[in-house]
Amino acid sequence: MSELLTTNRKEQLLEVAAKLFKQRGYAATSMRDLAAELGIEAASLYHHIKSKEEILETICFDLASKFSIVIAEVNDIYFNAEEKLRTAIKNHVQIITQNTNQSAVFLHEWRNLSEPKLSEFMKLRDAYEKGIRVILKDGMNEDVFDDVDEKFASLTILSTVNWINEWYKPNGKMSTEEIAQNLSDFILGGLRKKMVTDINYKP
Amino acid sequence: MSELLTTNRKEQLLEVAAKLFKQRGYAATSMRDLAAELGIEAASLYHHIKSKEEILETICFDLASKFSIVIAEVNDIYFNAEEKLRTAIKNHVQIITQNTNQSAVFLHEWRNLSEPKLSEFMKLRDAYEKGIRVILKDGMNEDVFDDVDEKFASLTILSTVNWINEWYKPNGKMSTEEIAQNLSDFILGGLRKKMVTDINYKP
DNA sequence: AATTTTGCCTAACACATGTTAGGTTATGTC
DNA sequence: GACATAACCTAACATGTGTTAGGCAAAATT
Repeated sequence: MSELLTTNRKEQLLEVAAKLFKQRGYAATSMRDLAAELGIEAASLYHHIKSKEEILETICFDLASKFSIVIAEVNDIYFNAEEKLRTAIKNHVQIITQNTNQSAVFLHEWRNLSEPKLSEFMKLRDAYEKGIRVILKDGMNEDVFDDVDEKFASLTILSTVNWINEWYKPNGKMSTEEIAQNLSDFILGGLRKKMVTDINYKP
Repeated sequence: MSELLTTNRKEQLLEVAAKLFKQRGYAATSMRDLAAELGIEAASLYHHIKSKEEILETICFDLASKFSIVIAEVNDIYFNAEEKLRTAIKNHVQIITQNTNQSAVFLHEWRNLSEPKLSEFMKLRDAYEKGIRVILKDGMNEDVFDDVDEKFASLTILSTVNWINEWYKPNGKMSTEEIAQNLSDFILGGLRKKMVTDINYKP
């Protein structure tokens, strides 16, 4: 079917665009750069897409949608707060490691969106952060997590899991599961309710 | 003295440039944008600077130098590993909160540097990360920190302290000291050697 | 008072940018 | 075999880009 071919070619275009946007940034990547990478002329791109910004929108909102889905799942299905947080972290790590280029665009290039898409995107981001905050609140209510400033803690957690994108290489020695495990341990070590028995603890 | 005036005007130019580079990104900020913000014509900028990229270089390397200085200080002066790490975090937070615009450029826009400045910059970044790694190694040798993958841990710590730049507002309710305190607690909670007495701990 | 320096201006350049219009060719469908 | 469609092409456009050349007025220096 031709429909399938179109889709494939467009997906290929989006994949290559994400790669270039990650490498050089959105504004520094020209339509001619993108076309050259695909082996076609710049004008030919417009057979598949409407504008340069449409490419950015598609990449950003596709990934935002993936994040929205998994955070909703976690807050629906799992019961225990620690398990919830571990699962959320694992899902987050998975999305980033399986979509390295798109993730970089999602994390850094969304500023180049123009209104009204920009506001729309920021709403989705905020909703995700709120999802994390709900888990923290649960954990504090269950007395599993230490009392912390929710906003501060959620942003710190997100910073940690997002930073993976800066150094993760698909063929590195650490698996997605190991990364998620280590990050969860680190984060939960900082959050979990502790009795005062740490060596060298000074209150 | 005229020397002084020149310096001031140039510093003002760099400050405004950093502000715009943070807001719109380096590539998306034109020399005409920058000039307009300063109330002059684009061509007049070249009385103060040699090229657009020179502005980016100055901002990036100025901040890199600040980071280099404080990490060297910490590893020279302080003895205890936990104290070292706390001081390093405090210094890092201070640099970021006191130079919000330049920090954003330092963290995100350095990719727009071209060789050989790009490699030079990346070396400075790596040296800083190595400085953090030394502290972690010390802490593990002193049996104060849990055994962790040094590279992984140092990158996680940097991710946490760097993310401040995404949400910090100079007039927010949290002071620099409070932010540093909270981050240190969070990070050290995840690092400090623990006896197995955490509530709900499952090995 | 004469001269240099500073900080800006106008005008223009060569080139890169996103995008459109209209045409061509190969592929698959009726 | 006629036809539709997908995927690309060449040519060109209007505009934006970083940057240079040369000049002018005010301030600082001699």
